[in-house]
Amino acid sequence: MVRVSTSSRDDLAESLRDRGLRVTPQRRAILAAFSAGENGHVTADDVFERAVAGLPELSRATVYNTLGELVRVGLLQRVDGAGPTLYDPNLDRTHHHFRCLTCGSLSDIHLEGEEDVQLTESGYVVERTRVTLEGLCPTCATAGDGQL
Amino acid sequence: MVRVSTSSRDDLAESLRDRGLRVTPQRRAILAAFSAGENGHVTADDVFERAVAGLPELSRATVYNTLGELVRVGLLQRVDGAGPTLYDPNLDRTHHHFRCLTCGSLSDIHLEGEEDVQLTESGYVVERTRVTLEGLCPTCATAGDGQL
DNA sequence: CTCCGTGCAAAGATTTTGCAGGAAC
DNA sequence: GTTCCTGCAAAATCTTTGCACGGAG
Repeated sequence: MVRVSTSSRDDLAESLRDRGLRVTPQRRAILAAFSAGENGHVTADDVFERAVAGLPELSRATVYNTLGELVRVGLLQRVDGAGPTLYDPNLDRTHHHFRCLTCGSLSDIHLEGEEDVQLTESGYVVERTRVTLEGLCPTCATAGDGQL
Repeated sequence: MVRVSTSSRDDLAESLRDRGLRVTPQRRAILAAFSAGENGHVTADDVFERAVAGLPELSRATVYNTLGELVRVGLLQRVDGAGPTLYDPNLDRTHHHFRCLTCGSLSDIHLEGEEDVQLTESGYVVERTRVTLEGLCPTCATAGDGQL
């Protein structure tokens, strides 16, 4: 007898408990909202909308509080740009982003060969290297004929 | 006879006119605000404060409008992160950023050997590569003993 | 002379905070 | 039983917008 969904649910709970966070229905719903989406780039409001569907009493403040905690403990990544902050659960170190300068859309890219940059200089401790490419996404490149 | 300040002022005007923007006292003051600062990372409010000192009738809306235009024509770069947007006049392609995860400060770094990443895949047009390192700045690394 | 740029004021969007009750451990 | 988490509501912050006037080209 296999209970895939149970074990996956427990994984979420474990992730939280391992980091000293309590497990609540709200937090389960918020984490589940990331699995619901196609790509991982969601706004706080997206998360709220998805999570509140199964938990009507959920408040936005809790979503913001929780997203902040999840970023703090390293379960999510903030991605800032024009407009609302995006949250991204993909923490693979070869996972980077492409931002379209025309439509603002964010796509995932993989840079396999890349390694974290190390600063030989003075006292900086590098935890993570983020690479963001900017330019035109295929849709905008075609539509606008390459003009910015 | 050398007139450094005059020629530098005309450079500003030229930069604007070259890109189809009108030259106004407000825009001069806003551009001048970037020279006034030590490093180039300033918020819209910093720009407003500096510029309004010499131009009391300046409004914030104009600052926001102008910064948006300057980014659009490529004279400035937006740098988003937690908190207010920063604007950076340094457009050198080897100029990148370090963000401290503790205090949020932004520092400039140079990555001489780096080249723009090219996407072999489908239809993306890469205009610029941005590298942002995250970790601890020297001050926070010392104060916090390397703990995040 | 024509438009673009500006100031003002107001609205908009996003995110944070204070506090009291309730749930997790 | 403690402490952390939540909901509510309000506020704070940052940014954009509509409109009429004035200056740049």
